[in-house]
Amino acid sequence: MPRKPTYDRNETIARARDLFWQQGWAGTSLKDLEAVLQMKPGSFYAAFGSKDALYRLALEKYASDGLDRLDQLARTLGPLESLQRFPQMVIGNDNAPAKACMLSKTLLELQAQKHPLAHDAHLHLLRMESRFAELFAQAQQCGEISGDHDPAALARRYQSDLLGLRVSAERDGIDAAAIAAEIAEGLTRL
Amino acid sequence: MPRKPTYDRNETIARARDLFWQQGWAGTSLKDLEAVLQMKPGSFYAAFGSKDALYRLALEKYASDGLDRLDQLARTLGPLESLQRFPQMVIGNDNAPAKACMLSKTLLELQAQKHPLAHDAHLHLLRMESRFAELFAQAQQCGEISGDHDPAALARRYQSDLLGLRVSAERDGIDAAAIAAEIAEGLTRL
DNA sequence: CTCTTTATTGAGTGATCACTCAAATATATA
DNA sequence: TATATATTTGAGTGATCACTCAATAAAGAG
Repeated sequence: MPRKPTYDRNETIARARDLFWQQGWAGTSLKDLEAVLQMKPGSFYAAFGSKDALYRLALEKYASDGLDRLDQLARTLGPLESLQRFPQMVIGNDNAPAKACMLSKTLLELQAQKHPLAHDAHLHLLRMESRFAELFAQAQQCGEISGDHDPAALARRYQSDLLGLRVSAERDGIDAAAIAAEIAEGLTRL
Repeated sequence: MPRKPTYDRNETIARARDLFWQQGWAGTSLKDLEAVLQMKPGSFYAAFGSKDALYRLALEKYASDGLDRLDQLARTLGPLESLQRFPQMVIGNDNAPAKACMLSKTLLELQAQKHPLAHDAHLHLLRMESRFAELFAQAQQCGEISGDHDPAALARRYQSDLLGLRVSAERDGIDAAAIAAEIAEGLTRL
C-alpha cells in the first residue's frame, strides 16, 4: 500500500559520510547535502530527522568500515603484520575524501562545544583502540613481539601515532608513506 | 590630533587566538569575538578588516609563541633534552584553551575548502619542523644521538608524533602524559 | 576655545543557516 | 479502479551569519 523510497538508504549514508568527512560538520550545509544526496529538504528530514542524526549515522558507518578493514587484514595476515600494514593502507586510499581520520576531525571540531557527536567520535576511537590492543596481545601470544609491554599501552601509542600520521597526510608535500613505514618498522622493535 | 584606540592590539589578538584555537574557524562567530574582545562590529572591522585577517594574525601569534617556547627550552637544556621535554610541556599547559595544536585544527577544518588559512597553517608547521630538524642535527653533533638518521626525517616523524599526541590529549580519559613520556623515551634510542 | 582626525557606536544589510509543512505524487492492497 | 499510506516536493520559516556605514565621541594641534 505505501509508496517506496526512491533512494538506497545505505548508499545515501555513505555519500553523506564522504561529504562530512571531507568538509566537516559546520563546513557541510543542508544545501550541500541536498545536492549530493539528491534529496529535497522534506525528504531529507523525513528520512533522517536532522543534520546531527545523519552525521551520527555517517560516523557509525565510517567507524564500522574501519574496523572491518582491520579485521579483514587480520584474517589474512598475522596480528603483527596487520598492524604494520594498516598505516600504509589507511593513507593509501586515494578514493577517500580525506586522509585525516573522520573521527579525529569530528573530535577536534566539536569537542570544545561539548557536542554529543564529539563523544560519539571518542567512543568509536576507543573501540578501534581496543581492537588494536587485541592484536598486540595476539602478537605477543604468537611470539611475534615480546611480552614486555602492556597491550593497552601499545594500542594507545599506536593509535596516537596513527592519528598523527593522518594529520600529516592531509598536508601537501609531506611524505606520509615514509612516516607510515617508520611506524611499521617501529613495531618490529617490540 | 587623532583619537587613540582604547584597546591593546596585541592583547586583543591573543584573546582572539584563544577563542579561535578553542572553537575553530566556523565555530567562532563575530558575536563571540565582539563579546570576548569587547569591540563593536565597527571597531572590529576598522581594526582588523575581516574575520579572516584576524584569524591569520592569531595563527601567527600562536606559531611564533610555539617557536619561542621551544627556543627558550633549547637555551637552558641541550637539544635532545629540549625535544624530550617539549611534548610534556605542550600538553601540560592547563591554561591553554585546547590541548590540540591550533595549526592542525586549522588545517583539518579548512584544507578541504582550499582556504588560504589552511596554507598558512601548513607553512607554520613547516617552520616548526625545520626548528625540530635543527635540534636533531645539533643533538647529533653533540653526540647525544647517533648520526644514522637524517635530521629532516627525524623531525618529520617527531612532528607527526606530536600532532598525534595532541589529538589524543584532546580526548577525555586518555593518558596523554604517558604517550608524551613514550615519545621522549623513544628519542633516547636514536 | 575651534578644528581636524581618528575611534567607537549599534542599528541595519542581504545572504545563508537548519528546518517545516501543506500540497502533490506514487504505490500496493482491496 | 478506488482507497489508504507513504514519499516527494519546494516555497517559506525565523534565526544567525559576516559585514557596513552614517552618526557620535574623543583627543591633540592651533
